[in-house]
Amino acid sequence: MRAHIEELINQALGYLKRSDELPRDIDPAFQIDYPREREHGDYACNIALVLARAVGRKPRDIAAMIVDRLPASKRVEKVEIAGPGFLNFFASDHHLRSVVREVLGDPGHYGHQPAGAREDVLAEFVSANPTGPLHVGHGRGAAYGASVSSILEAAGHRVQREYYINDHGRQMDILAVSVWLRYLELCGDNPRFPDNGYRGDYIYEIARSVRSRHGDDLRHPVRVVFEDLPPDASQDPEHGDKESHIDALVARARELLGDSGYEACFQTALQVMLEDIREDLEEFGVVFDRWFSERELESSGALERALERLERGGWIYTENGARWFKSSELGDDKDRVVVRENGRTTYFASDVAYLLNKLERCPGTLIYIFGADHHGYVPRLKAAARGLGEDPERLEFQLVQFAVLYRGSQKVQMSTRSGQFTTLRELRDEVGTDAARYFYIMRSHDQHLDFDLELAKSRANENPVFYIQYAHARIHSIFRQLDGRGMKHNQAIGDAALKRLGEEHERALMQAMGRWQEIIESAARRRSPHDIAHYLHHLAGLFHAYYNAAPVLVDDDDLRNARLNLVLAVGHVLAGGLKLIGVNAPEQM
RNA sequence: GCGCCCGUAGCUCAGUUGGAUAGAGUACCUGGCUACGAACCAGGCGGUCGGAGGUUCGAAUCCUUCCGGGCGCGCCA
Repeated sequence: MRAHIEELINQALGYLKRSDELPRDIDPAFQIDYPREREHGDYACNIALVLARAVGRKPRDIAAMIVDRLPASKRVEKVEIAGPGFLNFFASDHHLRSVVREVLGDPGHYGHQPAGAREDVLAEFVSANPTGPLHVGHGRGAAYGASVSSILEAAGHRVQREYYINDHGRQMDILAVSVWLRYLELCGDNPRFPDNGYRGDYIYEIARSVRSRHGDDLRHPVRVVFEDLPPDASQDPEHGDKESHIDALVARARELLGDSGYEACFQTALQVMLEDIREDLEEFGVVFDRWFSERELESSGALERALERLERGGWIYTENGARWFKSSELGDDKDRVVVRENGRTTYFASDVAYLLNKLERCPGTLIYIFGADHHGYVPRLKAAARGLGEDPERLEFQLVQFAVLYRGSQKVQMSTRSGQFTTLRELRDEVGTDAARYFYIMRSHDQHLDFDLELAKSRANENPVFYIQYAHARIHSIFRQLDGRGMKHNQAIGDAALKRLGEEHERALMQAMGRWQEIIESAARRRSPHDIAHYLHHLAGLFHAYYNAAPVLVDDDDLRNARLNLVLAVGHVLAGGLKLIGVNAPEQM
């Protein structure tokens, strides 16, 4: 409808230019909005205000000229000039009714664009280190990424969803050693646990798994394990250091266990964690097309190839024995090491290789969905794209701000290393997947989120998820009533009788449903799932008001069937919208 | 110190590309079930859009500056 009005206005402008009533060289950028006030119509256009300056005439005079030359349209009831010079368009009942027909014509895809209508995108999200279960902080990125991906698909993009697995670095070594120490405990030993180790209970589970496969084969005397290690921080407050202690412990583990023994701990830990994360996310309605391993970048030669490409561009130099990327000349605030003095590549080097790989696989935009604490990555990754000779504009960064959990007014604290945190799984168990998915995305992602556990759990009217789901369940309840009253729904009769709809609430519902495609497009463009949440809440509110104002199951066959068509359509739009944000649309609650 | 994000009703937040009288939910107050589900509806109360300048027909929105909050600034991952 918006596009239609735009077309009408452009036709009028064309006429006015040809007849020299307006200068021929103007090409104004005008907007078509949804006015807040009902008396301002269904759509409002600011064209006259925009033109006023360029043309040097009063906005209301220009508005009158345009209205005069506006082509007639079946979809427009009337056009009024209002306020400083807005054009207010009133949609015709004919147009509004056609919305109900459109929804019922293809309920599963109403408002959607065909796949491939827009550019391909590759969205990377979550990508949490597999060193522990996902916590509530990861949940927001997961919910956001999954919702944005679904919305982009509905808007006609082809979307690849990826999870990048950091299975290569020091943190993984620390995980492996943590598992080994717990394994030694299970063997009956009592090794000292390092300050920097992973302490969560899940480490014991992995250790049990290692022991069930390897028995006591990986056991070494505790005295030998810790012999001559530099002191840990809590062992010696003055000279101790948790970093050098744990690094030495990792080296000792490799030495004692050998490659195969070490890999047993490492691989078991990695596999158990990944399986846990994958299952957790799947239950959360978050599914990836690809799990990309950092280790593969090295074994496949992709890492080397990416560094060669930077080298060819002249962006690599050597200093202090390390290889540096000259990113400061490409928009970053400093240069970055890619190969350390000890010969190992850095995390950032892997990032560059993965970036190159993604650019080669996806012709469109790469969307990085990061936690807000990763914002420092933006300039260095853009620099990497430039260094590779690629267009940095193809990289897009969405920074998801932190979610802070509240139990009532009490803030819930967390820290990964100590194992003292609320897991995503615990959150789902407590508030349910639907409430969790909705609460995570109900606020703009660049806004900090206060996640109120008590509110999310509440089954009462204060909870917006239930408000929307209740509207959907109520609609299905109406249809369940039909039999008991000896009534039937005949969609054809309803369709023929649509002109019986025109009461204020009915108009509002049809108008709102008519906006659905534009809502999807705008939410996709803005990467804003919360637009969908707000719209659904609004639509549910219109339905509840209608439900209280006018009975659907009236004796008049024509009117009843027309209203059933209308509420059925509303149910379809609600269900379709909830699906985009990963929330169920129950028929009963 | 430098960089990124944020500041809107008591609370939690929307506010589109700069548009009309700044909107929801919640809390509080008043009404509505012998009605298709009251998990609902109708109405009321509630604002110096952090402060001060500037840009213009028009600013919560853009610019400058100050105040307040969050996050980031490793040959860590």
